[in-house]
Amino acid sequence: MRIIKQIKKCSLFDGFTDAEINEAFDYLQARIVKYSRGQLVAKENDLPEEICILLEGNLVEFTTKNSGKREVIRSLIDGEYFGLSHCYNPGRNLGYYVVAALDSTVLYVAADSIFGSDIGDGEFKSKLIKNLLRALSEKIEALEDNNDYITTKGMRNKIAKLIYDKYCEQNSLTVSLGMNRNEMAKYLNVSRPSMSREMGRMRDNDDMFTFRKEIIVIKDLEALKKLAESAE
Amino acid sequence: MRIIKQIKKCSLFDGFTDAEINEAFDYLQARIVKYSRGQLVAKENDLPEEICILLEGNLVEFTTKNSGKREVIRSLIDGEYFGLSHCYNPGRNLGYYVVAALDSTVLYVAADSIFGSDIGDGEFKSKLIKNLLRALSEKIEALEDNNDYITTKGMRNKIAKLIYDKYCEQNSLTVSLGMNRNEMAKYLNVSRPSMSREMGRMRDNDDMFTFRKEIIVIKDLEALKKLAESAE
DNA sequence: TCTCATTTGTAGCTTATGCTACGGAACAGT
DNA sequence: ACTGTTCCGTAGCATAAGCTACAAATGAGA
Repeated sequence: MRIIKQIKKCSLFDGFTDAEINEAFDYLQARIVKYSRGQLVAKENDLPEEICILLEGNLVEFTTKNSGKREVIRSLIDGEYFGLSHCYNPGRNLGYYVVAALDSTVLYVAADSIFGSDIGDGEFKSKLIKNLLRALSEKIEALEDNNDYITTKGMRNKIAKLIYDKYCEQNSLTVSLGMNRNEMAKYLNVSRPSMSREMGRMRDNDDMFTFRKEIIVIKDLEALKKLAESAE
Repeated sequence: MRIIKQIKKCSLFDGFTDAEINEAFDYLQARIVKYSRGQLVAKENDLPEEICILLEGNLVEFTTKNSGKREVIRSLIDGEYFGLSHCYNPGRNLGYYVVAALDSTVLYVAADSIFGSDIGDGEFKSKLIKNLLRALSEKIEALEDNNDYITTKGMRNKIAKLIYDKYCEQNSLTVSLGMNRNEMAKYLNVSRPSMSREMGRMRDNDDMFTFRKEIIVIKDLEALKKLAESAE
């Protein structure tokens, strides 16, 4: 069955067998909804009670600034989801809009369904709970990581920390940032031109690295390390 | 029993009856540890597998900057805990130190114990899971809220947003910030003197509010609202 | 290969904000 | 009441970084 393959892309079902997904499907009051391109999937003031998992297509989360223009928060690909933390935090509204950027298929799972006593005690239940707890914990980690960058003082420190952290992740002096300059500037909460200016200085004046697009070649790891650590 | 009263202070046990706490105690492989003042409770590189709940005393979380000096992250009071999100995110180390600032009593709960099939199916189990999911979700909300302030551009916008949000929470033109200037400056990620300077301007030049210590009396709500909204 | 759109780098000006240092106020403990 | 400590406001200076506008480079599609 095609659906099962798609569901398996979602990290919330990590470790599930096909049989378990089938079993879970009913217990979780799962339902599948199709949206066509441009259609609104969720809005700012919704109080989600279901986790919304994208099976196929593309969803985009955005807010509308009070000037009226849209600010994209995130673009979801297959297997990604939204609303998880809102489901388990009653009364908190979503805070952003979601629209289908392409024709999309979505799986809704009732958040509370895992608490029912009627849910049986299949192995899948504890697997799912473990996955939910892990998913939320990873989100916390991501937010705390981002906070580290944002609160770091000084353009140079931010840049050095980002590159050094990527180096540690990727274990190579040639690192890929995994984002373009705009995304990077937003992630570090600085302006793009200022960031470019400083990256140029670090390259030309201080010979710390060279770069081309998203690829950085580190030339003075120690300098980066020192800057990165002095930051925290 | 004294312990039960203390355990009930912890939000992870919200909704538990005394009987359920007793029942849970064994299943959760709970253990109680006493620390004396100054003693190390956990360190940076620990990989927590137990949630550490403070029953009595005072714990302090801090990091040591590479200059060597300590930066306090948080001070825990009775019923608060640490390590939750680390337990459910295998491989992520704690990232900070914890010491007992006073003689303290601590409750450790094995994070994985809720998954055992031997845990029975007392009502307490789903209550606990619900509480865990809610706790993590609230942490996410708090981090996202803080991110909003930090990424907001402009001192004036930050201050206005903070005061306006407090007004919305407290529904009164006389609001309490709930933190002192240092804490506020750190929360907004600005320097305290610069913040004080701007608060003075908003008071003297623009008559938006008056203040004394943590108490703000709003005089021009509309102006604050406008600034707060233009921020996002 | 030409065109168009997107991404990236550069330049120059402006200013908001960081920083250090100091003085006064508030408060607690003896 | 005296002292020490913490908290808060003020002042002045230095500068890092924002912003706008433009140019160069890249890449995609026809």
